[in-house]
Amino acid sequence: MATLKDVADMAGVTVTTVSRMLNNKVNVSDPTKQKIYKAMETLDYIPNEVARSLLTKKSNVIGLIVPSAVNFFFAAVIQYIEEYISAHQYKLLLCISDLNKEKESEYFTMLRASRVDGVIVTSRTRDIDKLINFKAPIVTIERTLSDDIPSISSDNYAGGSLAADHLLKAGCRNLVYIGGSPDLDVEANKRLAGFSETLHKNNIKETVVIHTSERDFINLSYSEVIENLFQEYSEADGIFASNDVIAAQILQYCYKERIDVPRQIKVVGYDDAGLSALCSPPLTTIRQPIMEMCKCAVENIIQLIEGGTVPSKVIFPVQLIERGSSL
Amino acid sequence: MATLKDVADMAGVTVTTVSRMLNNKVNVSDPTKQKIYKAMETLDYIPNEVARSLLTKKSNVIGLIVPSAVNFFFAAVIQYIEEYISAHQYKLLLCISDLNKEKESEYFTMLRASRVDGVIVTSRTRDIDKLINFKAPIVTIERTLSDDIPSISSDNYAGGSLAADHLLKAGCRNLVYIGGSPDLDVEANKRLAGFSETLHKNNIKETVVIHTSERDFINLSYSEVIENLFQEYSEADGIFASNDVIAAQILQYCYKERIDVPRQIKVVGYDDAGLSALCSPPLTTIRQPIMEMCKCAVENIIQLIEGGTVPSKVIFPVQLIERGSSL
DNA sequence: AAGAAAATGTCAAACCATTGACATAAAAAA
DNA sequence: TTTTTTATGTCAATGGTTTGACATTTTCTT
Repeated sequence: MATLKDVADMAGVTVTTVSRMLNNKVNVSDPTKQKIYKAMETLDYIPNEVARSLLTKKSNVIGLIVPSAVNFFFAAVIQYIEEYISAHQYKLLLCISDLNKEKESEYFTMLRASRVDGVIVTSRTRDIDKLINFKAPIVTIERTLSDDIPSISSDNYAGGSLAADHLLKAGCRNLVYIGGSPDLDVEANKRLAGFSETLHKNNIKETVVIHTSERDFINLSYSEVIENLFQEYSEADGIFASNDVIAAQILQYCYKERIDVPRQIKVVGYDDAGLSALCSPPLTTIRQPIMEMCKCAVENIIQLIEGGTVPSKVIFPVQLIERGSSL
Repeated sequence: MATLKDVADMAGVTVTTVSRMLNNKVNVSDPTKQKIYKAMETLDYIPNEVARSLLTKKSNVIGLIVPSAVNFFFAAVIQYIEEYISAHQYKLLLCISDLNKEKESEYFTMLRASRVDGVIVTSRTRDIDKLINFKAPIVTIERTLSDDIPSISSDNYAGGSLAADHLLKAGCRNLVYIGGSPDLDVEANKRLAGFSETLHKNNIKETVVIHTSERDFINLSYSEVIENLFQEYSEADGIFASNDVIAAQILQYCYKERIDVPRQIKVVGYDDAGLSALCSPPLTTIRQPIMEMCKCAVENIIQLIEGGTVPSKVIFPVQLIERGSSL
């Protein structure tokens, strides 16, 4: 592959001249420019970013760690993050952790070795020790790692609260929450807090809480836990699921068992990331502004990379999207 | 950040010794090893992959170009490719093209500049000129770029054929195919060929063909074209959609319009990438072995990177998955 | 004890691009 | 004409590793 030197030799100048021209450092005469362009053309020269990175100590790579790509919420995160990153001339190094702590830790080592300029994390990573040594800036989406790592999330408490209000208004009284285990995923657990506290305020004493496992999350399959749910709480008339995949599978269970949604039971999901609109009936859900959150994450990480400062916590509002599963 | 030299100085040896030890080139005495390990530990040393890449001319990065991350098929592709790539100690540089030809072309330039070791392409790219100059190996999934670029696909013709047989056996006589435009996406168009030729063989003369647009694909929203479909072909009793997203939205339309699936109309999708099982009723679909295809793609690209040879064309079998939407 | 072989090191070039410090030629100002 | 500017170049160090070519020390043979 052609190098700067090859180009310079062919154009009859030195590498400095070529480099200067490419980086607009100083004026180069038109005839010289032409010669250089022609040499670049004939040699099919493309600057070596690796060499450039080594010298400038900037890789223009941003790492993104997600627990999964097939989960709709995270698929949307990948899509938007890539869009904004590439619009800023950065490249995306994608890491899928499968919620596996060891893998996550290896990814951090790899990202450091690769000298990425920054990392966006949307996976567990309670492994703060590793992060203390991590020199590049980090921001998180829907996770809180530590106080000095800026986080971006949606208002999960409000989301839970909205869901509760909505189901109560719709006349439900026997309510069930189903979602991830409380020791995994701090931000999303506020959904439960918002949900049950709002129920309390409305004098519904008991919230039935069902926990899903990490395995369910990775496999996108909650059928077992859903069957249990209906066996044990057959009197349920309203369900709040902490993501749309769970909610969709509840709809499916109901379809199979000929339980009429929304007449017999109402279902509210969470995320609104593509799936909810495709369900039959379409899913009432709490919409996270994923696009805005990702945009903010990218802007903040770049801000940090450039030595700036960003808010340590950004919270976006959520919105109830009423569709057929609860009307 | 600590360098090899820092480690060597602290351990009282030269950089060569340290490098040799790290790369197991030659024996290093135990006491020396201990000193080096200790120095690495205290300095929190991590080798600089950028410098390494520059010298070895190997970045250990593989580029993946997909048209979208939120489309279920491609989300699965991303998931599996990342899994296999990282298992082989490679890193994934993800590019999302939005089916945008210009963006694709920029990505290729960027990937070349980044000196990636190989590229897996699952996006359009009829822009072969660019690729001729692309020195790193390329393999494609579900696309054919040119004869000398190895491709991996599923048996799309057989898939269309399976769908036709199935719908015929189920008693449908007024059949509709709905899918992407024929000049976009060569491999998937064989689905239509297999479908309509099979119908012909069974003396069904006419196949109604409806084309979806790129915009529909990117927005994951086919509602307009679906409404048209039902308005113009109200006598349809069987639909074959070239992907599950379209099929899911057909189910949704039917739900809304109180058209009974499968009694009034039967629907068969394509892909079986997570969405189909979540529909209500669950979707009969043609299953592509995405996992196997991705595994093969990664194995082949690595084979090529290492200077080996791979088949120029690999075709995986597909499978009819019968579910509620056609039974 | 002497020479050969093995073990353990050291030196310095190479990878490719960027850039501060200079050098020279050409044009403008005095 | 001489001195300043300006335009256009050149040289060489730098970034962090790897590695071929040697050098020295230790261990083994005979």
